[in-house]
Amino acid sequence: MNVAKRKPRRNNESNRREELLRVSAKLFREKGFDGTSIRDISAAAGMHSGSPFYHFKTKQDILVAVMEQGLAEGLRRTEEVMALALPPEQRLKELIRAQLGTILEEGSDFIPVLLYDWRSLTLANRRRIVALKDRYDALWQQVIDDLKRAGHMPGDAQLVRLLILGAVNWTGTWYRAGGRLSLDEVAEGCARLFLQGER
Amino acid sequence: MNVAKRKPRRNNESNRREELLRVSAKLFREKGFDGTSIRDISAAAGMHSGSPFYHFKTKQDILVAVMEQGLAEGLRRTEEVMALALPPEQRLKELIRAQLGTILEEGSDFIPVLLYDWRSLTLANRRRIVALKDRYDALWQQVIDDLKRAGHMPGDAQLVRLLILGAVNWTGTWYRAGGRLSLDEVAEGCARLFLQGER
DNA sequence: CCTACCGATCGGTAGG
DNA sequence: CCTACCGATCGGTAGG
Repeated sequence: MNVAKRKPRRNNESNRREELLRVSAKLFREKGFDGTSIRDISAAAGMHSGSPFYHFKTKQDILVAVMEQGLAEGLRRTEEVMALALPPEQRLKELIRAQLGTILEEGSDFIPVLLYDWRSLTLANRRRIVALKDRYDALWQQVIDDLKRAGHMPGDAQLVRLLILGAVNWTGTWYRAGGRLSLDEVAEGCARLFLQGER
Repeated sequence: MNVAKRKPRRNNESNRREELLRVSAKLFREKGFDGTSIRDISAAAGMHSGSPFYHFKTKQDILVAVMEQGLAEGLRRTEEVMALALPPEQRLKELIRAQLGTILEEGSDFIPVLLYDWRSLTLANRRRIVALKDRYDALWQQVIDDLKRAGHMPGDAQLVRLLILGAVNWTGTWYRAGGRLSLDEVAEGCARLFLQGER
């Protein structure tokens, strides 16, 4: 039957683990955690159906690992922007652009899984991941607080953060690559909308 | 065993159908379409496991019915706002308030299922529902176009609609009733953010 | 990692 | 709507 067409062997075990995470992130994003079976994942990674359990104890552990890797990568990109010496208006725009990339660029399926499949996490794992997510949110809050102090942002600063991040995170549901707008244009439009009359 | 505690019989068949939709919407919102079994739905409605299929041909049909009912109700509320004689800034705020209610009020699980479980729809059903959803979007676009014509809104009007609706629809992932902010306050904060300096 | 398998659960149905 | 059931699929495991 030749169920699994073997790809060229890699002798590095962690390569296979990474590959599993990559295909899992893609499948979870497309079909959801509950809509994706271990067999879907195995097949996409060129393995047999029991083999993912050599790398992960449970399917839920794969979900957690996907989300943690996404957060690590997203935090890295976000902190890069924070390290730049920029005026807060400019910094917000760059932050938005980085987040758009984390959600919409080719192969960026890890953070979308976090965003759109949160409810599939067990309560214990939610607590674990919230700790990382809080650091993420704190960086955004910092920029928005700066803008507010400078008089460039109206109303409750925490609400503003949730609304801006909401608008950005929601792009994953409608944006299509190769469409009318580039990511840079979306980021530009975002910044203009939220910083109206400031630039 | 007495599997299902019988509720008092209703002799109206459509009452049971409505009840099924109500509990399905709630369960789909909490656990997702794929995370909810027919047995979950049956139990919540006080039926035996095969009985939902007396009212709906497939589980997918329940999902479609939930989304269509949500859209019908949402369209009704939206059109009510459109019928009011209001300046466009005020109209946007009322539109936002109505949408927040449709997503966040007690028992408002139908539109959230549409928003957060879109990927569980078959392609054929997506086409069917997109037609309704387009009318919804068109009403929002109308208000935003008005604002743009009056010079109160910067940039690409379609992008602005997607961003504002995104911020509003995303509230379903973080807003908790009884928290720091009321729905009116969120609506107010939204309008202030998007219409900065206009009021 | 593969092989061979298990018990549980799934959506759905026939017949009343 | 309930009863009794079916075939398919699920996550996961033991043993190599």
